[in-house]
Amino acid sequence: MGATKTEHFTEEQNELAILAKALGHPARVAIMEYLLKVEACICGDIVNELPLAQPTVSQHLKELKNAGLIKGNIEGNAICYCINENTIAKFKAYFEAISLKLEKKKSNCC
Amino acid sequence: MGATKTEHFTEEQNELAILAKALGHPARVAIMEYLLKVEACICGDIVNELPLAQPTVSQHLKELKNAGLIKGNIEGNAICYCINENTIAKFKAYFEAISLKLEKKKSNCC
DNA sequence: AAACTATATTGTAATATTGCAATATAATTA
DNA sequence: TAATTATATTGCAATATTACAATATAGTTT
Repeated sequence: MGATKTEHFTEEQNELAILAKALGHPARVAIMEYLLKVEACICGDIVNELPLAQPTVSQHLKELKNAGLIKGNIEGNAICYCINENTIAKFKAYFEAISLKLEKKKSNCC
Repeated sequence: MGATKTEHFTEEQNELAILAKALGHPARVAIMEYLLKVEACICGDIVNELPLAQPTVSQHLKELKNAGLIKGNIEGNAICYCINENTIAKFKAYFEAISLKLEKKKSNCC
């Protein structure tokens, strides 16, 4: 044991968990915020921005990309990463839906 | 090496990462959705709902609680868990802010 | 109080993540 | 084409997470 029992949960639950997990590291939050801040979708200076070595950043970028939080475009020598708006929209919709349900409920006892 | 370099990131980045990480497991997503679905904030039948053993569920509940996603109230013999609306609101606000910034930007190249 | 019920904690094995040095790959420039 | 630049991959050590059996804790009922 030790591996997540993915097969016991719904596809939606696994999908959201994958997204959330990808955001579940401060370096990856920092990457997202940097991509958001920077004007054009600039590429490799993410490495300079972060307090981590290049291979580590590369790995974090890969995880964000695998989860669908960012997209990457090869641009000559460099690679241009930027935020995947669709995924942000998904996240946003999810929490808005929860908020709405919570408001309707109002039976919170804790 | 192997431990997250928390001290190199901002408090906000770490905070969001902790929240996201807590949601980054399908069992914990399932728990949140169950707490949302159920009428009163019912307690220990979470264990019956999930395909995991009681200690495992207890551990997941603890993580959700530590992150601030749920609250727990002792109620005689049982414990009553329910969703922490404040944290959901935080999440929601975060993604709404990102969405807004993305819309203003519209310079996505990927 | 003894038995029961509900939940938490401990200990431990299996697996996953984090971080980086070293190295590989691939486009670019000299 | 050799050197340079930008990024990815590999390999590995340190650490964290996941899952659960066994056990502990604490309230409840008999």
